[in-house]
Amino acid sequence: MPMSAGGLRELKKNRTRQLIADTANALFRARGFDEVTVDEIATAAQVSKKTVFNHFPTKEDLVFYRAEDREAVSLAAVTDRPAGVSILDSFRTLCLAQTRFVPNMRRDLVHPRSFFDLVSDNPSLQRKMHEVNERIVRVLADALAAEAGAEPGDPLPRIVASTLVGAQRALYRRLRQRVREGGPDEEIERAHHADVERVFGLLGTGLSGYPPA
Amino acid sequence: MPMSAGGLRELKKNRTRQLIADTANALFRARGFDEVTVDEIATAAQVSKKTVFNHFPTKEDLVFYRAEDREAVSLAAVTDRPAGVSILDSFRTLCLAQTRFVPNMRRDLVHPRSFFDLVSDNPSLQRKMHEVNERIVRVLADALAAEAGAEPGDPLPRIVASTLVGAQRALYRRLRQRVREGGPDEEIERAHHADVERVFGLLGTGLSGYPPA
DNA sequence: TCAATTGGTTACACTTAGTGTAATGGTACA
DNA sequence: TGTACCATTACACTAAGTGTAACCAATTGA
Repeated sequence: MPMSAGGLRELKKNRTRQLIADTANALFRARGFDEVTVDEIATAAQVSKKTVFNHFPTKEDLVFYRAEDREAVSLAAVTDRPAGVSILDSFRTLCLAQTRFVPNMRRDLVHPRSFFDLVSDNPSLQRKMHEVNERIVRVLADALAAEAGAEPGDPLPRIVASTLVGAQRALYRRLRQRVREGGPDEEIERAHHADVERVFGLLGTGLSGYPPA
Repeated sequence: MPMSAGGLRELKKNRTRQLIADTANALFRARGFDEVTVDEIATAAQVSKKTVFNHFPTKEDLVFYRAEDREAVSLAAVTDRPAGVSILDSFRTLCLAQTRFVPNMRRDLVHPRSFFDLVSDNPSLQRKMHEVNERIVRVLADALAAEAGAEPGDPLPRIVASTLVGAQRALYRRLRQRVREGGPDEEIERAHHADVERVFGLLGTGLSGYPPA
């Protein structure tokens, strides 16, 4: 019989996992992804190298161990939206709410290496990030297909999912850029709001008029 | 002084590159990506391991060494389209023309491992594929931004690019599936044509009505 | 309370991708 | 013919990731 969540064994396992991830990310931020070996991480966390790889299949996974959260949030925007709200509107709301990350972005600005510096400096982390995005597209596409009752193999759900995730990413990226450029919160928020409206305006009415002549 | 394309040195270099790629892919198809080492490839091609890595930065690049072609074709659909043709229409035409790959797909059906079997069986090749797609999105986004005269940082070009590439991929995937399912060429072509029209119809008029109630 | 079992952790040996460097030898060019 | 160049090579090395068997604490059942 499984006891799962309650047990002490499970607790210790989660602690170990968290310890490894925290140790690794602290080292990565201090010195960069390539400049830290898994051996070092294991030593610093006082576990064996094998244990690190038991919890995280690749070194890259140490950086992206919270990726499932993003996946869950995006999925919820499709499956848990209130009745009468379209998928597009639900995603627009999700994108508007990206401003809640602004404090985190500001905090990152003072770090020697933010999460995004880490990723943008390193090809293998970029690949991993694309993998994460692709996974979200797939999960979302499945949800869309289920809701639409699409025929198996129908390309439409996937295209819609890819568009929504693409929009989400591009808007997030733009928001980060605005934060980097500085300025008061309200102004950034207003500008982001305008970006979101412009993007979802286009997606809502179609791409045939792009680029505007 | 560079002499570039004409020289014998360049010729030999290209020959070596081609030889390595061909040797590698033959081995991969015969036995699978993970079951072939770079050492083996080097030995089979009668070059040193270092030479392999001089031509291809990673083992995965041996599989995707033609990726630049796809990039060029997609880019040309934006930059080289006739006057008066919208980007969306140009991409629709490009997607319609995907049927020219059908003979190749049929040929792959009899192989023990097609290019796509290789990729879908292997996580690191999948990551590489996502990287290739992402690169195409970026290149396309830059071209769109240039044409639209977009402000630097504008998220729209990237979103449009991501949507177009996403559509292209999903339609290609669907076409492959149809070929796998069998049937005469004309029927597959007709079905693909309908897919393309449906997808680009949606993209042209907007996503607000998806899924259709 | 004790014995059996389960499952996360470990030590250890191993494979293989990928890098750095200096030497080799054919190509280009004057 | 001589010299500079550049792809290739041999060789030594680092580090990611795997397989296996032993180990030991947590769990379960009697």
